[in-house]
Amino acid sequence: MAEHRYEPKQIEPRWQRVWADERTWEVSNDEADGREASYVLEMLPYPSGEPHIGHLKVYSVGDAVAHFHRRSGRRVLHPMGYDAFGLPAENHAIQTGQHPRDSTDAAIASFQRQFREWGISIDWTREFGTHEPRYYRWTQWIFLALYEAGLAYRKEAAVKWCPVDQTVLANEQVVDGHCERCGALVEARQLEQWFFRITDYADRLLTDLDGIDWPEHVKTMQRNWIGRSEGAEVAFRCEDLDPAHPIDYPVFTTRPDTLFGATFFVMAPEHPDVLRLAAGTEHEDAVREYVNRSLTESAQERGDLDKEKTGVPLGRSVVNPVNGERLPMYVADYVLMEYGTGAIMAVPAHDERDHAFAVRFGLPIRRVIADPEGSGELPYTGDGPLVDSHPDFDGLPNREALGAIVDWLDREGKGHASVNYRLRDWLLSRQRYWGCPIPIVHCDACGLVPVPAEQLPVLLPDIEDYAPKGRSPLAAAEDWVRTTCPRCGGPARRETDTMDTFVDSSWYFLRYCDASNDEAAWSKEALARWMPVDQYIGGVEHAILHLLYARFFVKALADLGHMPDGVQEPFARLFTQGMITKDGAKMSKSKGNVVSPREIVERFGADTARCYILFIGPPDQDADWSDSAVEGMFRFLSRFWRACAVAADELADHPVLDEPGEDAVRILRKANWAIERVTSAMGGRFAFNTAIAAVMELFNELTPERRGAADPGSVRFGLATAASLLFPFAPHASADAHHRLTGARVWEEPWPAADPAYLEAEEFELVVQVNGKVRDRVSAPADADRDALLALARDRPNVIAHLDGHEVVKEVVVPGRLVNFVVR
RNA sequence: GCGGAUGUGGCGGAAUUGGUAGACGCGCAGGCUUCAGGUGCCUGUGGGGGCAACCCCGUGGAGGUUCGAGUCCUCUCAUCCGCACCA
Repeated sequence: MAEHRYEPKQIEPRWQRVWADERTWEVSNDEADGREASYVLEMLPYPSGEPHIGHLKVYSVGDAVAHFHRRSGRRVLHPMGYDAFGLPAENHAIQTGQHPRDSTDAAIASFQRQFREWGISIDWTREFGTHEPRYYRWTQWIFLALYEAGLAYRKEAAVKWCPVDQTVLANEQVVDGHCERCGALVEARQLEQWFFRITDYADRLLTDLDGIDWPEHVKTMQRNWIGRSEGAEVAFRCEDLDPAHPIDYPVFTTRPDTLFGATFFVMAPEHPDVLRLAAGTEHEDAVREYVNRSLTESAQERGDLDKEKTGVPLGRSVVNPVNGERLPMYVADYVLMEYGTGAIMAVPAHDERDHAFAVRFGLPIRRVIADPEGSGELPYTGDGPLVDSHPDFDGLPNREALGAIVDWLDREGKGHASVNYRLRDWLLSRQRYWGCPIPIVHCDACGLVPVPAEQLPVLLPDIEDYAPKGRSPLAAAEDWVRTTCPRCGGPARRETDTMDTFVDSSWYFLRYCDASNDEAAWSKEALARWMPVDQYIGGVEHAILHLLYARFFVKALADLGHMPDGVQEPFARLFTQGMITKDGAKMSKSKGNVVSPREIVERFGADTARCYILFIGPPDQDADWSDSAVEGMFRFLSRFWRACAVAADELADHPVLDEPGEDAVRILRKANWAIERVTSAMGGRFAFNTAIAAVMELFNELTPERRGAADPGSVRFGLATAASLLFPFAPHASADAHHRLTGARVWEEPWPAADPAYLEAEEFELVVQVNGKVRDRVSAPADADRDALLALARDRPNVIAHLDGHEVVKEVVVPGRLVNFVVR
């Protein structure tokens, strides 16, 4: 007998070569073979250095799903690309002078090599990097489509500025007042920037969440981020400046029921009218000083909740539209310009912040909602009947009064029901080099002029100095900046900002559907074939940014007629995988606890690495890496492969007997049980850990010791079934083992179906309880009825002992499971 | 503060509609084989008691519902994550 050793270094490249030579995983858009289409997609990697353990996890999960879909009879699109623009490559260039393109392309080469070594089943014909002109040409085209639809615009606004990265940031990229990338304290700056009008889609982005199959916590995060509030907009009139021309200041409130309790009025320091209002009053200097201080304060300092309330009177007043009372005006930094209208009515009796401010500044506090519990404490933010408001409303429960008051305001023309969102427009321009150029020309005569579509792409020019200087490094490429206006032909300058890389990744899944189209970003027919993505897989860290932006793009493109009918969402199902930690901590170079996939694959092979990472626990949860457990997985695959190789020699060509013996039936039962287990684990919840455990259990029944007198055909069937079920997780070893045992290619085999005849057992282990405690177990026929089971149970010696001297008051029988005697 | 999640052996984790808690694996212990071994194989392994048959305890904690609770209900503790002066 030949000696068999499990050598992944020989097995894995052999099968990888077959798949590459035969282009096994490629799918065309033209096939009309009746198979259902399935689009399985993992989030595209940012190519830096080489793949880390998180990449191994996400692609191991995605590949298992892709294989399962294929063998379940679907035609599967499973592509790969690279999110190749971005700051790390640019920062590397600043340090070393190496062109970001060179370091990025080197990283991509390393990713490609390793993805192939991992045996991931990718259609490589659709591959691209977002930094390639053939891709970003269409990123620019989308930008212009949105620009022409009014969904991309330029305006001056208070924006978030990272002093280290020397660029503006989107709100979504500021975490606790710090730059998400580099951790620097973010500053506020007044700058003219490019925005996408994502706020136009706030409502649809919110309501359409109900129709997609995403983890609830991700939906919740998006709902919180969009932050819808229902309330009313109410105008407060100021007649102090010029009684002939009063100014109406609208405020947004979620509590119009408390309007009668308003005792003062507050504006944000950024409010454009603050200085004008204070001018000429005794408070003018104090206001100017306060505003200046607020504007230079960091977002973190200003947002500190423990900070005492500050503010300055404006020396002016507004009129409360519901009762004509004059309310003093203040400027205070607890009011935010970005939310609502930048001004609020303050109701200290029923709002904690207003209460704190009123106490600090000695302002009146007027209760207008009674507390049904009778507590006199203020502020009171609960519900109750209105008091001291207006005869028409007093006594009404406040929720009812709210509607009545809004109706009244509406009739009087003083306000109306209103909805406010926390979501703000997406700031997309960046003062950085390594990104997609914004295809706009500035012409002194014509203003902003889009670059005509036939002139796309606007190529990113090469430059000498990548260091940011507060303006885009592109500005230094003077020959490139100088151009002619496409409209009037006069001298003009190119836009020198580049796009946020999240723009690139907001549509890449569309391009995969039609990656080699030179005429258009895609054809609608190609999208209709694949979109939406059936299963999207990635890290939860993208729960807001990427996943919200991509949804916005698809909706906006659908409105512009670029999507096939019915496609309103990019990702029908989402799975978020947990992180792999080491010693309980996030892996990082500085901690020195990084596990390199390359080293693991080198030592144990890709199958071991992939199986281990799926076996470690439920893939949506964080899991801690264990070196010894990896070795355990290698031992299992070795044992398994060796057993198959030996069996292939010894048991060749034996069929399963028509009337298998007792030991064979046990194996056939276990095999069908495993089919059932693995299939259901692949379905809803991606319980790959239990799927692999089921294959292990099946294999444990097949060891020479356990087989007993089973015939060779049944043993071979058991092993081949195990190989077939293991294929989505360990494709190389499984393909090899399956081929040795059967001569067939496992990926061409349909997913096995369990034979119901072998799922039903003839006997089961009856559990016998007395007062809910297990006292014995006895084998019982599967079809035994209630009386038979009770008789069997009563006969057990330990049961007799526990029933002795007691009265049985109840007998509970669960057929197929247990008997419980309740005794006194 | 608001929202979301998670608590099960030494460790990672299993456990259909409430019905045998601890599958599978790691680790550990003992044995066998080989022996230079870090390989391979077998057995055992929640805690406590007992020669044994068995008995008691046990899913973060406290109550409750039930013949029966890891699972359902109430309260509570801990950890993690998201948002946070959003009017």
